[in-house]
Amino acid sequence: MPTIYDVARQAGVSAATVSRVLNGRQSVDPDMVARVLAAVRELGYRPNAVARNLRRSRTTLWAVIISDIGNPFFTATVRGIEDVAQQAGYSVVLCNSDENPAKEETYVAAALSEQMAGVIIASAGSGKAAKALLESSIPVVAIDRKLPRGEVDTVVVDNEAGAREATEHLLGAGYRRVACITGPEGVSTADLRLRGYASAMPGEPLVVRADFREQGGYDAMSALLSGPDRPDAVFVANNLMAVGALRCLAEHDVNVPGEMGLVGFDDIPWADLVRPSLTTVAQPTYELGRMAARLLVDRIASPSGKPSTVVLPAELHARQSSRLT
Amino acid sequence: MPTIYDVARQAGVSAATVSRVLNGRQSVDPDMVARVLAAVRELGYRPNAVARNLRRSRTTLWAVIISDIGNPFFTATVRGIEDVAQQAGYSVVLCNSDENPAKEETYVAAALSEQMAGVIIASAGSGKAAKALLESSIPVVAIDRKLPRGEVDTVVVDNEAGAREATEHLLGAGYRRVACITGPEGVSTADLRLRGYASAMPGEPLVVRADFREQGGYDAMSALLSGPDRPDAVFVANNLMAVGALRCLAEHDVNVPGEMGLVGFDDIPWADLVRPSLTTVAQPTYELGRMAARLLVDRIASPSGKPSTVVLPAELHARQSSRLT
DNA sequence: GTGAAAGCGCTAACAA
DNA sequence: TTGTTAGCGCTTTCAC
Repeated sequence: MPTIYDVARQAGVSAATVSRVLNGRQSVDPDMVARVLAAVRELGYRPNAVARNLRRSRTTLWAVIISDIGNPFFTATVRGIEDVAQQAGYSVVLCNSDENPAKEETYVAAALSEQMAGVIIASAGSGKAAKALLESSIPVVAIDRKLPRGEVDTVVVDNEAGAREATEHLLGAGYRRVACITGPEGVSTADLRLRGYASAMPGEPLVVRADFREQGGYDAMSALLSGPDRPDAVFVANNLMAVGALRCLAEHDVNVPGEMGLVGFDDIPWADLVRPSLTTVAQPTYELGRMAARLLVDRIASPSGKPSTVVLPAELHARQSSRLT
Repeated sequence: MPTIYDVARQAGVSAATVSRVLNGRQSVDPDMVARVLAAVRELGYRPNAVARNLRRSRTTLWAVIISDIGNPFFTATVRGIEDVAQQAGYSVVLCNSDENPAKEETYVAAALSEQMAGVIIASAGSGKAAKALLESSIPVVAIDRKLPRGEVDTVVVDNEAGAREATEHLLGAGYRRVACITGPEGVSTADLRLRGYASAMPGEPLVVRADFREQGGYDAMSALLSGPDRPDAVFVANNLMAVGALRCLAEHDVNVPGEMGLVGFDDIPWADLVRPSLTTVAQPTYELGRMAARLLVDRIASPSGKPSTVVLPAELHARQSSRLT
């Protein structure tokens, strides 16, 4: 691999001049520019970003740490992030924690060690990861889920209102006994959606905690079906678990929506092709990503200043799975 | 941010000793180890990976460049890659080219500049990106799609056989006029699946090219429906396009499988929940990722040596969408 | 407008 | 076993 000195020698100039040409921030004699560019081409020179980052003490990389790469919600959000990042001159490094706090800590440590310019994170709930981020003073934006005891820029949807609306929708359709399958305790989306559900329930709440994954939703639904107090409808606090629940119901020949109503949180790409089509509380994923990225750009530009929290609205998409009559 | 010298001063040792303690490759006096670790903790020291990478002239990062983060095929494959990478001490940096050759080139350039340890790529078809990779001598493994004129380690499924089987399956079910919706010319999966289809077709092939995305599948199906020579079945060369085609058929009230049979390539997570459930040629995604990662580990260990190509079998999952009777 | 030289933070020869 | 020292490749003063 040729270095900047090889290029300098080839062009008959100093390394400083090559650097100036390549970074284009200072004016350089046109002749020299031409010679340098020719030398770059001849040698196939590629600047060493590691050296540049070290010298500049900064990088143009963002770590985007999401908790499940298999969840369409996150992949759609990432698209929004990427579009803004690219425009602002940053590259996005995607990290998949798989809802595993240990993996999440590893990725946070890597982001800090690699001196990344900023972090966007949907925390899997690791207090350690959050602590490391907050202590490091690296610019951080939390998405989807609040960072545990973290005073950072945050973009979320109105989980409580969305969950309440979903529950009221089921009750309004005529279901009597609405259960809730939510996510792990301590994950803000799980707790807030549960609260929204509970606030809309007139009677005793019926709650099962699972892990925000498809199999978890399946198992939770299974437990509800064989439990002592079988519900006639269920609000499921995320999309993958809703799919799992739906599969469980199909396998047990429980008619949806006749015998069991179902509403999920987070849309899925093919909610309308599934039968019965899935009623969901949809989130503005792409916009959420864009907003988070914009906040990060601003935070990098001005690291001090009070963090802001943006709450985006969620919207009920009524489809077949909640249509009792 | 404290440096290794701050730690050294605090612990009353040299920077070299701190480095040795932290990297644990040389034996160090236990007393010193304790002092160093204490100093590290007190100062909240975190090694600067950028400096280390520069000094060592290598990194422990892999760039995994996929062409569509919204495609479950790729996300499942990434899981397999990650598991092997982690075990081998590498971190995975995921890059989404969005089927856009320009983006792909950008990511390849970044991977090279950042001195990444290796690249796993499902090429969006950019000859330029392939050229840059091959010239650089960075370890590369191609997945899913062959790298344009690239002699590199490759993991693919048997696209031609899978497509042939899908087509024969439709013909065997009693469909007469089977069309094919495939991907962009020059992308090996698109061309090979087309070839497999054509080899199984007794009569004149009926082919539409699209872009491997859902909307493309929708539009292609639309064109087939209104074309002069309407088919009674269609083999769709990837999963997202199959979903698009299905949606198009649903919106046009074309009965599937009665009026139109459908087989897709690549499974989708909810193929069995969609109605009609989707017949697909499924690929061993997770295993594909693991295999690619293992090849990359080997290639990094021994950069010379002939590249190998691994062909994994694809498997037809017959469901409702191809059941004529 | 250009070049010489210092130094980003770390690791690895080499000496002691 | 430990410390001294050089240098990875680049950018950025500082002098000219």
